[in-house]
Amino acid sequence: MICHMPHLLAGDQPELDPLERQVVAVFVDGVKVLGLPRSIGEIYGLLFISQTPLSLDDLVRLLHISKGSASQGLRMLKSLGAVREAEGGAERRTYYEPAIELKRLVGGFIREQVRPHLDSGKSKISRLAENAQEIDDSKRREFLGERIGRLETWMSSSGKVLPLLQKILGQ
Amino acid sequence: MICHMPHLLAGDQPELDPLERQVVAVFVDGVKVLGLPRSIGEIYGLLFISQTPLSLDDLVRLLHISKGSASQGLRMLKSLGAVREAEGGAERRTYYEPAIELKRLVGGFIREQVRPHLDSGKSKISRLAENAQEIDDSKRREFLGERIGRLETWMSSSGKVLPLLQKILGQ
DNA sequence: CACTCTGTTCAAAAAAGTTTGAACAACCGC
DNA sequence: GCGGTTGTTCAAACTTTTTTGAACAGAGTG
Repeated sequence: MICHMPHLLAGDQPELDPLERQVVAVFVDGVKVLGLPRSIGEIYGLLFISQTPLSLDDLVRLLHISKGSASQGLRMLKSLGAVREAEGGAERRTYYEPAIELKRLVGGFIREQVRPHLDSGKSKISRLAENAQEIDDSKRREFLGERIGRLETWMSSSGKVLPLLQKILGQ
Repeated sequence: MICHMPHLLAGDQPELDPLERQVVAVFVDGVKVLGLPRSIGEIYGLLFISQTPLSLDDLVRLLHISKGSASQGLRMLKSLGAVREAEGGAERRTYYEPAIELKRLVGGFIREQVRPHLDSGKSKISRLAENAQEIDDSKRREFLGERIGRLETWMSSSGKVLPLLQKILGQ
């Protein structure tokens, strides 16, 4: 049973129209600021402006990117919670749609991209603090303690600001 | 008159000790998260842990980076407000010291790296919104209006969150 | 002015990061 | 199980970014 409803953007249209291109460009720039690769922005941007969910093949065809890129890009977007599989496709292939709540996007980015670095940073700094205790020269040790203490304060501030960020951006 | 007080880290010490290396590594990781080049982290990290201001040549010697890198790195750090020229050097060469108030660092980063992108994003989206008005298909136009409106909300949220961020991180 | 010292510039080299595409795995229907 | 379809993997190609270093500019000194 192969009844595919015409997926507008998906099924037929072989190229993006200028407006769609513009939207994709905005997202490409957007993700660059966040340090994510171009293809992530292209994929999310296209999903964002599509009225229907799109399949991996749609993305390959419309964005002129390789299957590999599309696959990896979708994986990352899924892990960020920025994209989900559309429900109810009776078809074999899976269709994707964007998550469009800012709260969700920010949350995913923080969880996947920020927290891990923050945590590894914190543990490195703890080790640092221990090692600084061992320094013989007491003047130097005092100075190091002061600076490393400041680092710890920074980390703690950053940690506290994240939930706040999420709260504020969730409206 | 060439009376140079021995600049501890600066004058003599030919290599970083393990602790200094560790601190530098922390900052290298830190700036990578922010999408800044490694050398920026090395330079700032070394200044951060040095008890005395350091000159460009000190940085070259201690970090084993080229003069070009050090020069460009210092330029960027100055533009970010993360580093300033130390006062009172009667010497010809200029010495640098780090700004260590988180407020200042965050402020500089936002001003130099975030705001410009945010602003260019906003103007791109305005153009987008105009173009979307021109679309003939009214159903499509409506959808585009909704999505682009959401984009505008995102932008506005981001704009509002920045000053807040600065306030919170300023203690 | 000639010389030295400090720092900047920028084209080319190196490094880092991204994308590609062919091979492969997994699944489905027949 | 076979043939077709969908999606993943990963080494190699490609792109972008960063670093290097040699040439140069400027400023101080004698």
